[in-house]
Amino acid sequence: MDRDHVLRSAAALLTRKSTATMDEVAKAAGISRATLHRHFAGRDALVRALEALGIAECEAALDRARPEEGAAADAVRRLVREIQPAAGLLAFLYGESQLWEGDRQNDGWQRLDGRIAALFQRGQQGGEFRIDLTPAWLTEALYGLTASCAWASLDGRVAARDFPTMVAELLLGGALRREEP
Amino acid sequence: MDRDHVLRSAAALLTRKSTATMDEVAKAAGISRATLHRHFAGRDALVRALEALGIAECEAALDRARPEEGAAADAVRRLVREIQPAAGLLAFLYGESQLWEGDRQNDGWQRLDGRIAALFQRGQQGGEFRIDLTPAWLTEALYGLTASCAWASLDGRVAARDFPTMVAELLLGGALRREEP
DNA sequence: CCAGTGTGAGACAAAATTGTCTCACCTGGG
DNA sequence: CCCAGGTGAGACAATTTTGTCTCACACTGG
Repeated sequence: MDRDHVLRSAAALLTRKSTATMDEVAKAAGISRATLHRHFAGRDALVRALEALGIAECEAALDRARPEEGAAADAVRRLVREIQPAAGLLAFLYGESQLWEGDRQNDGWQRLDGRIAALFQRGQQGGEFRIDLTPAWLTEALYGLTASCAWASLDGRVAARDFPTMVAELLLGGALRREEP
Repeated sequence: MDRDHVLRSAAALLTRKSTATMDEVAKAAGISRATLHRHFAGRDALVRALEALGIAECEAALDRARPEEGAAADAVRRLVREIQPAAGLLAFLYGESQLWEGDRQNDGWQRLDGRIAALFQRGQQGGEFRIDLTPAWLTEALYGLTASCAWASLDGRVAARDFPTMVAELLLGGALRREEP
């Protein structure tokens, strides 16, 4: 059992039950609590490792989405599609306020925020996106909608296969019907 | 110190730090832990009471927003405006997965979901809202954006005074720039 | 004044979780 | 075969949080 498998199992479990104990995490990964402690010094270390994994997956998704390329709207659609596999983990981290309280928060988030905000800003400067919503808020909304859709999918309130459409189309187009051009 | 004041203090604290202990909650309300226990049998009872408060505030906001009246888009704007004072509490409850796991979840959420979804459905049937996003997803997105904006406001990433505009305009219009009519 | 009520402070035990340790096992490479 | 390393199971203490209790004190209405 390698460390990566343990992390994935923990992410899957904690997405559903964020208060799971170390014992439950170990059982979910199919290992004993002792071995779990050999991989991660404690619960805090585990959460930090999940945070690093989440950041890495987001950055990889961002790389694959090629945010500098083509129409900004299409880049957002690509980003949402690429980020879907990490949505559950992201939703867990988003709700883990522990990560945002301390003074030492991972620089990765700031780097991610910057890259995503830059994409929205590019869309605004190109006249594609409206300018009355700040890039920071659009970035926040992307996280929020992603987490919402991940949770709603878990409960079966929305279909998982519609994830990319749901998130991207709402974020880009909103609820209002658009006049035919 | 009445029960309502205790609940409001607890909501304000738990919004910022969802893992606060009963002792911290008591201190935040300016009472002792003993008195806190006299009001609420335990932490679970406190969270349930906050849940009931959140549901009540949402229903009151929905009533004030008059969702059956006028254009659906304007009704959504009114709803977002009325819901803002409860956004912090809502964000806390939204992240409290404990409430969604058990078999006995408060019927109030279902009732709320129904009323909000009905508003979106009305907008769809009136040709105002697009029909490729389900009312259930739009409802979920309303919750998600509300919680996101509440958290982002706490951290100062977005301005609290822009809350109604941020949430409502993104939800209704999306990020794309609209052609002038 | 006095009884009743509510409160704060703190002690205390119970429960849950965590962190650490030991020991037996087993498995693969030399 | 033999051994070194990793693993599972479980014991154990430490810590944290919770729930309960007692007791003294302040306040209030009669």
